[in-house]
Amino acid sequence: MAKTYLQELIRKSLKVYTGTKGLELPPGFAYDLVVTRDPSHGDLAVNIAFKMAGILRQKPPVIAAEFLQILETENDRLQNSVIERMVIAGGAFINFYLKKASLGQVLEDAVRQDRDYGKSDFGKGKKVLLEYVSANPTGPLTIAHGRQAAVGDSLYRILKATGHETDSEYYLNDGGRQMNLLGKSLWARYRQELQLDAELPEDGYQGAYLTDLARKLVSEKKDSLLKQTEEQAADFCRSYACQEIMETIRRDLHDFRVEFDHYFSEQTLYKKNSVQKCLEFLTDKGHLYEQEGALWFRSTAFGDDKDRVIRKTTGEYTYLAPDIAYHRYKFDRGYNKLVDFLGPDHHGYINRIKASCQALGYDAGQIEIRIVQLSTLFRNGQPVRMSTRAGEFVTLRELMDEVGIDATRFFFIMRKVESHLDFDLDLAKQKSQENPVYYLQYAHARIASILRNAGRAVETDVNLERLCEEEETNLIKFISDYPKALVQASEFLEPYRLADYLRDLAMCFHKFYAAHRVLSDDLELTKARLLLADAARVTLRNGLELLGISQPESM
RNA sequence: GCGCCCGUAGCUCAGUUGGAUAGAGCAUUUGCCUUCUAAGCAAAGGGUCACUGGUUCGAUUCCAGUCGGGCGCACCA
Repeated sequence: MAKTYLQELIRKSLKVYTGTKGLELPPGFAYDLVVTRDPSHGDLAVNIAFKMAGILRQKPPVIAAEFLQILETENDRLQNSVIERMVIAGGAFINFYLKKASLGQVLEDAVRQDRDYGKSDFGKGKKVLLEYVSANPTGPLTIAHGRQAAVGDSLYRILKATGHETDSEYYLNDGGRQMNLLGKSLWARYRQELQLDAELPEDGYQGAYLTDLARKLVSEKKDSLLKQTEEQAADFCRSYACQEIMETIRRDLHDFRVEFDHYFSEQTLYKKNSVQKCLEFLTDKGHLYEQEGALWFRSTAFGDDKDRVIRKTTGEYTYLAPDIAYHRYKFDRGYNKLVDFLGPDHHGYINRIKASCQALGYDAGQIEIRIVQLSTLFRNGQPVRMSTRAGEFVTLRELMDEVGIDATRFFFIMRKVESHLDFDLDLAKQKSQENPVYYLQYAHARIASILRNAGRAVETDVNLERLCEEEETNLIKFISDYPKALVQASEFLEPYRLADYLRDLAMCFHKFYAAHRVLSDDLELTKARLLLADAARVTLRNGLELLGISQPESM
């Protein structure tokens, strides 16, 4: 690869340069070698002269000129066949113009590696547990969960592609008061269904899905539940509702192309006595104390605003207790990095969780908590009002049905998770130029069409020097930048970076397509362009796959 | 009051973690289908990067402060 050669060349030249200057570079010294976007800046550029200016106390252009000389000498010594020329521009950037053949080498790599193109061992040795959605099974998934599902699942795929050992997990919060309330709500709906007088508990779940569930329950059990005590019946309703709703959730996720490696039930923690053991561990370490009849966690020792109650005076645990035990259990299973996606209502929770992980003896950097902001649906330019409490909300299922899976996933992914998302239903539904997801898929379909029309297989042994048009060079550069884009999405845990990259890649292809024909009478050129088109197809397909978006052969 | 996020084109947002002339999409205006998919391409207009200082070869990016917006601050889950 051309970039590898350049890295080596610069490294060697730097050694020579510092040697002649008698200069010791500081340990953190770094410079950037980047693929340029502007063709007038060459193919690659390095800012090393700027970076050394402060250390050498010399003007950047002076350093650049001196360094360029050494580069030239070293380049000759290495008998390079990669670099066409090197020039200083923009003050003290050193721009590299590559020979067409070496620039295009990446096309052959991409097509040969096919589904493996872009993969890396960036995350080697990291064992990551990714937790997302984790919705309480008290109702169908909403669009808020949908965004987490889309982002989490894409990140899961990206982490794997970049060499992380990754598992995904759904935390089933089935132990608490909300579940009891759900059981009582269903119990009430059940009796109502039997024409009995019953009222929903205060703050009970009002959604229509519970009425449907009650109807199903009646058809299965008739009026047999009435023979049980109030408590038994509500208890049965609780587990029945939980099971049924989880079934719906799994189906929704599956249809949304989201599969979890594990569903982890909170109740497991109690069965294994994990909460108790965890509290004992923390007590031994001196992180807990009793005050006014409650048990407190000294989270302020790890930067939290105030200490947190972990067991109430009533003897009940707060939500924090099982959660700490859960995170401990995650680490116990051998993961050295935990990533949690949480809803915005858990904002104040981050410090507590981080503090507790530190108290357990882990590094704060081993846990990443990302808040996934809410989305607002817009219809006809107006926000769609929603209220979970009143049972008025748009479910993920409804959204999928209305706008389709591809567009839904893309819209959820295309923004940073921490920024509020405006989801324009009308735009997402339009099968037109305004819809960004079609822009990507259309590029893929166009290439597929060309390959069908070519009447010949793509060959990797072609004359790459024929690819010298500006649109061609640009496309090649973008294709070669794909592995880097993946690593960045992975490193920052932000799938939107991949979505942005793919949009740019598609743009490069569309521009190339509009300017030049792939198939022509010139056989040599046709072969070269077929390879280019196929490499673009491979890259687009691999990227879309990681976003969980389909890659149509025709549209 | 404290903490977190945000402030970039009329609107929605990028800006490669300090680099070259700040970019896309939508919207507006105008061109391009007898040739591989026009769900596409080309061109035009549109900016005090909220404001003020600081750090340096260089700041939309980092730091401090000010203004403005969103969210979170329970012995709730």
